[in-house]
Amino acid sequence: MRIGELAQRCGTTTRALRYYESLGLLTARRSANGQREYDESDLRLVAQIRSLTDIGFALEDTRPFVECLRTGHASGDACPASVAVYRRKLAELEEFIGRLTAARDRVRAQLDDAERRSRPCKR
Amino acid sequence: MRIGELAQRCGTTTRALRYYESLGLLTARRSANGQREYDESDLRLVAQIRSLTDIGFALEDTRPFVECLRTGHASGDACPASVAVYRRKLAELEEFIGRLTAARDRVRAQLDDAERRSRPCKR
DNA sequence: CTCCACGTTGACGTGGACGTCAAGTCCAGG
DNA sequence: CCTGGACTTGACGTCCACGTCAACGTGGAG
Repeated sequence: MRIGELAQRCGTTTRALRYYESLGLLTARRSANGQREYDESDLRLVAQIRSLTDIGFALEDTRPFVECLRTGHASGDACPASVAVYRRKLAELEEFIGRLTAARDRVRAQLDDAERRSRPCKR
Repeated sequence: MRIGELAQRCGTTTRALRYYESLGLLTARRSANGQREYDESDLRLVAQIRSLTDIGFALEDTRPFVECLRTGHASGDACPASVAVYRRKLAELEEFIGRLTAARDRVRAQLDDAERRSRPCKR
């Protein structure tokens, strides 16, 4: 398939796919007229990238998973490098969630406060 | 006080303060030599901005709070516009935390999965 | 006087993940 | 043959909150 179809089937854009290629995350053989040709394995690869970036992974963080798929593994997280990224990201997520939760609690407290001040007699 | 002192007392930089001014969040009268002069009310104003951005507010979101302080209110969240921003931000935070939590759970599951596959016999 | 810290403005850089042109090629349908 | 759509490369734009640099003015200490 060509780049437009791949983009559509992966729910992304041709621009993004070319960008991935510029990063070396994606490679494509060229048909006679110079157009990129992709197959199902590329689709799985892009799907892997998207599923990770959707979770908040940076594109660079998806590289180990992509490499892992390239070396023939059935899933991108079968390699130790990928698992290491999982661990790191998990820790990052934990910390981020913690900070956001604290922030939320503060905002909620401020909001309650502000409401109490604005209508101290209601109920 | 001048901009350097204000920056230091607010835990930020002169560059940031000038940036706030360029956005209209902060205004300063000028002394004879053209240097910005601030007082304690400016300090409270910047402190308000910082406390909000630290929580994850965008600078634009701090504007209602700043306006509120400017109109003489004791606290920046005494005005309805500020409270509205609180509400919106709270909702955004909730949703974001939800998404991240889901992502974390997925990553954790993937990680467990990957580890089970890589050493299926260990314990 | 010099020196140094501080201030001024304006312009450009950063990072991340693309969007958005521009200007051309290639192919199928009518 | 023409038109339209999909494709190509390359370069520049976007967002946000500043950082960094240049080139200069100002005020006080020694």
